Amino acid sequence: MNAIPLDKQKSELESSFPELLTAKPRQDRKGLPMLEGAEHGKVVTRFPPEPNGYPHIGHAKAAIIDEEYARMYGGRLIFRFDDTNPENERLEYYAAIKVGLDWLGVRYDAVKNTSDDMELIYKKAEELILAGHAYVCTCSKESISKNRREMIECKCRAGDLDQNTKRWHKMFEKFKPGEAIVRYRGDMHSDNTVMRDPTLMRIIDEQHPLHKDRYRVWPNYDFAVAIEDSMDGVTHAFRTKEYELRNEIYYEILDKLGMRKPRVLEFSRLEFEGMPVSKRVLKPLVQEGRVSGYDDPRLPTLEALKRRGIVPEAIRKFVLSLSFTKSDTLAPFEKLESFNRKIIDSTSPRLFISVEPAKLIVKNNTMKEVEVQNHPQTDLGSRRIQLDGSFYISGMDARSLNEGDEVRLLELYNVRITKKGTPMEAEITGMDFKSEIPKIQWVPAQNAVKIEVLVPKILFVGDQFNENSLEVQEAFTEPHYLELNVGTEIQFIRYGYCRKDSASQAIYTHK
RNA sequence: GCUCCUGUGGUGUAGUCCGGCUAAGCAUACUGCCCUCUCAAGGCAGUGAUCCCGGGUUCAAAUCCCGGCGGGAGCACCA
Repeated sequence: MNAIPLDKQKSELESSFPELLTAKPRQDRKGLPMLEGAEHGKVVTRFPPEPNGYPHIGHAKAAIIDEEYARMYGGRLIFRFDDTNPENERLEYYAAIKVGLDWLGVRYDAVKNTSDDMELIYKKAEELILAGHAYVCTCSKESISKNRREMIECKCRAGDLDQNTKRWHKMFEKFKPGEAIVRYRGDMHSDNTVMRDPTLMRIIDEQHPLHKDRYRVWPNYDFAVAIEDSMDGVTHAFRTKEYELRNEIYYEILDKLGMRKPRVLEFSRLEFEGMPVSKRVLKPLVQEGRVSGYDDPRLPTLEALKRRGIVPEAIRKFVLSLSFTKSDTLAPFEKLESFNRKIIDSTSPRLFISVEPAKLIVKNNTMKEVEVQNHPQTDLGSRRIQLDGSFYISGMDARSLNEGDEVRLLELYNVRITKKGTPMEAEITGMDFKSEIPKIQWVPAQNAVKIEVLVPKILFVGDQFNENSLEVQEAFTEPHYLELNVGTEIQFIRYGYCRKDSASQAIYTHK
């Protein structure tokens, strides 16, 4: 063990080897970790979604990281639709993803579609075939899959150049979908199963949303991404961890083609607990009507988050707080809420609400009107509330009050409960603010506005759909609610933040 | 099964490459106090991690080495 005390070591070092004591430049970093091989002004990143669904929190993470790095190094961000499978892609998804990005405030320097580069991709495929790095395989899907598992090379692999070129041309005309694919000549004995002669091109006859039936031979992901990234000048390509095994094929394709190689880096996937992101799970939910649509506030889609009252700045801060790691994360939704709350607090007008309304009659009320500030700190104006002595208070408060209790109706006066029951009765005991008695919010009964508050809960418990994932609370609020625009974030005092969804409906954002 | 990735408080992370400055920083959550005509926001304080486990190297290890164990992903003519 260390027998000599530290300070003694230090003083001895100082006299003998002063140079050892100068601390290494280990500084704390702020924001995302530095990028290797990043030169200021020369970094190019890309956000390459497939337009096959609505954008969600996972897209947000990717796009924000892509953009942050581009900005950090004074570089460029390319927004590219990886639309190489007409079976999945639809025009509305292109639009939805773009709308989502814009809402997030992600600014890109260029937009493009992989499908616009088909001629180039064909050229590259042909180049690989001609050089013997790829071949056309006409085996059945089943036998290909079996051979890959068992590391068996099929007879197509042995075909000569003449056969491959002929078959390649036939793919554009005669072959039917499934009858022939272009395969990369990898290594059927590789430990990395991805390298066992992966597919490069295949035939799909579905109409492409942009190009209709102009093409029917389409590249698959590994091939298209490598070519596109390289051609687009991407220097740093980020993707989620599940693609990690595909790095080998990515680099090898570019190597064989003599093309420039971007750096590929992986980060962990972002998903909230009980809020699945996959189309496989979401689609049936929407179709079966278990959620109202892709903007159902229980969903992790961008539209849903927006409708729920989460603001883009909060999402960005949240994503950045997760940093850039490969470790599996169970994302803390409450942290997103915390960022959100801090951002919206100063701009959210305060309003009174009565959930599970309970009537309260103040017998000796003589006040006709009261003026209340819309926010305790920031100047959001004020509102006038008409009074006639009858109120709704929240059921929870009503239950906890007993005869003889004194309580302050916020911004109004103090009352003593004279009768518990329905309605509850009370009488004014004074106007002066007393800090020691409980303070409760109220809604004037005479022109109370009836609303429903949708409270989103966790959607899945384990892999089980939560039948009680959406609670609907009946409530009354002040008439001023009607004057606010749809989309306004409100803080209902002593209840929580909600976003106005319509004249009769609000969505609970968070506490 | 094979291959790859990953493992720091309840949660998310910083620090790990280049061992000492930190027996571990920040955020979130929770608790208390202050402020406040809200159970919000703001201010302050506190609880909470021997850095998955076991060896080893070293004067010194979360950080290096070896061996375990846990978690995740991939093994498609989807991306």
